[in-house]
Amino acid sequence: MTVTAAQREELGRILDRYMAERGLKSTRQRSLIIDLFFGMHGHLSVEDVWSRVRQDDPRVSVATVYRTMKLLSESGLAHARNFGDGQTRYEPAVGREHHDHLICTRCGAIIEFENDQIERMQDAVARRHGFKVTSHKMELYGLCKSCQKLLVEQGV
Amino acid sequence: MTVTAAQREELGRILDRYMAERGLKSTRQRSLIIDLFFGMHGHLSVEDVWSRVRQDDPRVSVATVYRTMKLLSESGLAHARNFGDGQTRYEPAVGREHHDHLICTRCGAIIEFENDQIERMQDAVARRHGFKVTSHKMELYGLCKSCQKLLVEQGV
DNA sequence: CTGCGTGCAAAAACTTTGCAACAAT
DNA sequence: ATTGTTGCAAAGTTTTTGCACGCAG
Repeated sequence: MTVTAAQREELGRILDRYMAERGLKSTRQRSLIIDLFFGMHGHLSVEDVWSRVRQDDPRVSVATVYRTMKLLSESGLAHARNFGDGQTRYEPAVGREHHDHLICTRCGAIIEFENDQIERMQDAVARRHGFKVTSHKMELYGLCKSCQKLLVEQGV
Repeated sequence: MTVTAAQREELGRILDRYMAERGLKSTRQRSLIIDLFFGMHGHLSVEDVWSRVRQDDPRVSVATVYRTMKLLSESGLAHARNFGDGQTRYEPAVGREHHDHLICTRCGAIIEFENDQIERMQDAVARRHGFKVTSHKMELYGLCKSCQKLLVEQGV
């Protein structure tokens, strides 16, 4: 999940260009947040990122984290996701294969998977509707193996 | 989008059973909300449903609408969706083919589509991971035909 | 009767924003 | 210098909840 050094560099280039294009500035806080974010893994809420950031610099405010995550999302370096709990969750969009999610509705476990065949079919569908797809999400909700077992044991 | 009379009946049966199973009661408010909801179409926020409900009975509170939509969602009669604006949106889950969404990131247009082949592949993937899928969402984000044209004309 | 359901308002949870001080170019 | 950025707190949104009263079974 974590991004490699080479990928981090690619990332830096993309970000620099994005920021240069619109006159944005690189600050201590932004760099810190971005570095840490790309070093973490999982589907991270702002809260998750903030608490990590505060370990390194307790004076960074949540507002800045919100603003930075939005920046990453808009620049395409992170994807914003909504899994149904009330929070927006982010994950790195660079240096990873695209993937989708299997979500257990009982224990909340999230399994990632990828499937090129499905991706191709999605593109085909979109094309048929005259759409130019830039990104997508696919989430399958259900019961994971262990929760199924548990429920059977409980005779539900 | 609207549900037919026959489908409404099926729906009633499912709901009755769901409520009977857990000792829930059928009330004037609930019936009204449910009836109206299944008569509407689109991807409805609680606000949308509430304002429709108030036309028939101005004394129903938002809280009740929230509670009822959650009930429908948990009983499987409605699907909760999150398209990235800050609200949960609901749509009837019964009496409709399952479908997915193409969403234009510029104008917000939502096109629905269905594709059995993709569905089958999703099931296959889930099975491979030991998952028992109960529902899923798939959203493709991009530019719709007219927005593409618009942007070309503007030379973007 | 016995609870579940409702309305209301308060509170929670999450996110955005105005503003004055601050920092990057 | 100029302009974007930050921290803080206040305000905005959306959703949940406690409680007293009401209604369904």
